[in-house]
Amino acid sequence: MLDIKFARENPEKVIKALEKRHYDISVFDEFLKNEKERKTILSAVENHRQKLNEISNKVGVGRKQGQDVSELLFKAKELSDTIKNQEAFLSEWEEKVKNALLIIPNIQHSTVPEGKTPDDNREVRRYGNLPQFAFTPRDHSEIGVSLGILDFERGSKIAGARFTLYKGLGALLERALINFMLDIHTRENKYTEVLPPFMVNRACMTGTGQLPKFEDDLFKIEGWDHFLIPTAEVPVTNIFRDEILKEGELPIYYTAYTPCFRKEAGSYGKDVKGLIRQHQFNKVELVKFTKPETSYDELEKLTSDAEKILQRLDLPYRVIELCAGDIGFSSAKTYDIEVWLPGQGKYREISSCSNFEDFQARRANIKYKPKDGGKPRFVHTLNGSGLAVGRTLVAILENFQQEDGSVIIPDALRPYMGGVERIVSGKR
RNA sequence: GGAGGGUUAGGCUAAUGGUAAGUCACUGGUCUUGAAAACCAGCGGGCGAAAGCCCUUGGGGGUUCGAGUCCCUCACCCUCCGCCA
Repeated sequence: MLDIKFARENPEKVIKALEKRHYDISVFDEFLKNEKERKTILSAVENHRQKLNEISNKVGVGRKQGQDVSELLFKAKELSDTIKNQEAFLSEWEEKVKNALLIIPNIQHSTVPEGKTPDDNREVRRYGNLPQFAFTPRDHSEIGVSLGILDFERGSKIAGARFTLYKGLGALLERALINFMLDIHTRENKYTEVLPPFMVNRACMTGTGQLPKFEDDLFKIEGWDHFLIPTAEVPVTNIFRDEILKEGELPIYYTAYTPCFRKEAGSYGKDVKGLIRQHQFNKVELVKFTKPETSYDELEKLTSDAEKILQRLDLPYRVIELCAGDIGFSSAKTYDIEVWLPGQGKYREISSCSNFEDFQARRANIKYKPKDGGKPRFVHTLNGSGLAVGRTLVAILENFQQEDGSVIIPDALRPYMGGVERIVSGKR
């Protein structure tokens, strides 16, 4: 959520940011209109409240002194009714202002490239050499099925399209990746591991920006105002919702493994085959709470923390900087890490690392108290995938596939695989 | 699912229906060679140049001239019973 005061006082900056996003500017016009009306009504209400407070006090004092207060009571009653009518009107407009503000996206950082579509994203760097094959590399779903480690048909039988059953060494590989990632982030990158609830209440979803705008993308629990998390970002960022931290506690680094649940509304026909786009997938997430001054340095570090996983696994990737039109609703700046997938012959997103500045902190009300004793300020929140586990498994299958159909396990992962060096079949 | 208790500012706590008090922590100041102690001040939010005004007792609604306080309702937390990995 934007700062209401900033938005009111700097309309040109907000509009410029919306234009850079190629976003509908009318959402902001709506806000300005509502805000102006709200302030007019508010000052009228406040005037009347002041008068009523004065009269009410006189009633109290007068009663104690045994005076006749019936005339005061008559005036007060009249005023009280007027205020009630005005207040009803006021809360309508307050609601309108709030609703308008909640659907306005974040203002992007000045370094975010211009552009409208993913084609306009800027490549920042590449890592690793693309594998060369003496045969036509196969898609991960073919490899997985033929090795007997991925079962898409039975996944569908159990739960429907976009659900997958992992079996044998496939299930082990997924679990190994989770542990491998968590170990590196906790031991080397100094994140604290947390294991949060996989369901959250509405306040959490509003706090991180999924609601109110993206409710259609979420799985809601029937008969309860709870949702399945679409990413660990939601419960982990909300750990400190409505709290005031001490400056000395910052920065705070958290990492969490969770499954993620997404409806994938509007993705029909895209990535229907394989593990790329599922209703349920595993992810290890990185979340940071920082002071405003350091958040962009922390974004660079967070991105490289995620990259480290791919480097250890010898997977080639590139880092791209999302353009203003492609960046997420709540984000001020986002790097995507894309891993090379030989089966598709292209790079695919495996991590998205963002600085939200104070956009989420304001919605979730997460502050810190400065050492010098000033007023509490909003923290900056950041997060990134470190990494999407299913897609990492995809990358391993496709990059390390052999002509005989087997898959070599990267050295770094073998301790987590009980020493397995190569998957020849799903059986252990 | 059932019964009971609870929610006041950063923490803790008080308030016969009549200006939300106090305390701890924190910040600044006085004093001091420096610190501690002591003392003074500040310490929820909004508008305003300021004076000041308005709002704020978990959310929403009601009664009332006036609600932290009375009524209704919802949420969350705690204890116990039931069920349960």
